[in-house]
Amino acid sequence: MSSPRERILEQAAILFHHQGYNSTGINQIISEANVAKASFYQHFKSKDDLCIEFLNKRHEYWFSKLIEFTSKSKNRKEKILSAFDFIIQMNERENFRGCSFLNILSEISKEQQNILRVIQSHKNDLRIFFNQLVKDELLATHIYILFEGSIIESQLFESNEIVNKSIAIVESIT
Amino acid sequence: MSSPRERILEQAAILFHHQGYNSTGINQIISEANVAKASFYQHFKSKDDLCIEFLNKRHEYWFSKLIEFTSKSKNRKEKILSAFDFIIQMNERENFRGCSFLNILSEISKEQQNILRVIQSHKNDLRIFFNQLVKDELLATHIYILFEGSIIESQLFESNEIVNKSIAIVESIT
DNA sequence: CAACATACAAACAAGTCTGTCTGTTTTTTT
DNA sequence: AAAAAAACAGACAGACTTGTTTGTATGTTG
Repeated sequence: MSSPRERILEQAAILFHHQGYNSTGINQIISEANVAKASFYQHFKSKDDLCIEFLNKRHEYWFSKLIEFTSKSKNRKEKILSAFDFIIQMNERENFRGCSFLNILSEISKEQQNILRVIQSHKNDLRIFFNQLVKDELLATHIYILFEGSIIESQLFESNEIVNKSIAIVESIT
Repeated sequence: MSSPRERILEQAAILFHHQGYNSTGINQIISEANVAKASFYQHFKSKDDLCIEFLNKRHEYWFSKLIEFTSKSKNRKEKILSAFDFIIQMNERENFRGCSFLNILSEISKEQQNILRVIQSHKNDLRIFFNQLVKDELLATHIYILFEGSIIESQLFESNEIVNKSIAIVESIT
């Protein structure tokens, strides 16, 4: 069995995804992770601290999956298109829960600037990802906005319809 | 002074916007609206019920403002572009709090289907708005996705940069 | 003036929340 | 095997949550 710290992060990921950040309590996390409360506070100094650790892990996981998925493509255009296929795959795998980062963005207050910065940093890396694939800066931003819109809309309508439309659009503009 | 019901909805709008739905308690709403708790539950059967009433009011307010704002434009292209200007205006007026509907989308669970439906209905009306302005259905969807992406990204980066980029993009594709 | 509707205050129930603390047990290292 | 580190259970504080209830006061309408 894995370490308490890993079990906490594992369960937090599942519960934050399913119920949202504010609706998930420490007690539920430790109970489902089979960890004592004292142990929790030995590894994380607060719930917000856990949130940041979760987002960092999620960032690593999500990006490595994206790069793994898109690297199968031969040319740049296909790579961009496969990024949208990646959304579809993740939607189906994670039951249209949307983006962890954008979900938490909607839940935090102005006081939680440290969390906001992690979210901004994640999305910045995504913009860089598209900027490296597309030389034209405006076009790269264009694709980024379509990408973000696709994630949100598939969560909202619990469907890949908008993602598929985006694929058709990207096909025509690149 | 307005009626208790109106005062509740007024304060709920402010607080939901500032702190989010789950982080705002009934007690705070009634205290700042100067309404007794018994009176609250005479007008709303639950907090979720208040949420739906709030979203319905917000829908009316937001759409009427959008139509008022865009109706100043002469032709269709200008109307579409002014919709993006409307985002900028709202961002500045409401301090980059983003879309009430998308914010609440991230906070609700699978059990709150009645709230989800109100959110979907709002966004559906927005899609219809663009569909009426643009005959080409894929282009209308394209603009809708850019619009949604613009709202989210301005909230995330607390900036109108992406909205302005969207305006340049829409200029070139319509 | 009487009757009714509405709003009030404030206590209460039953549960949640984060975070702290004490003391015991298990595991690892020397 | 002894010492140190880590994890355990679980009580506790103190404040929060939604929703109910009781009884009182105010205001409007017949």
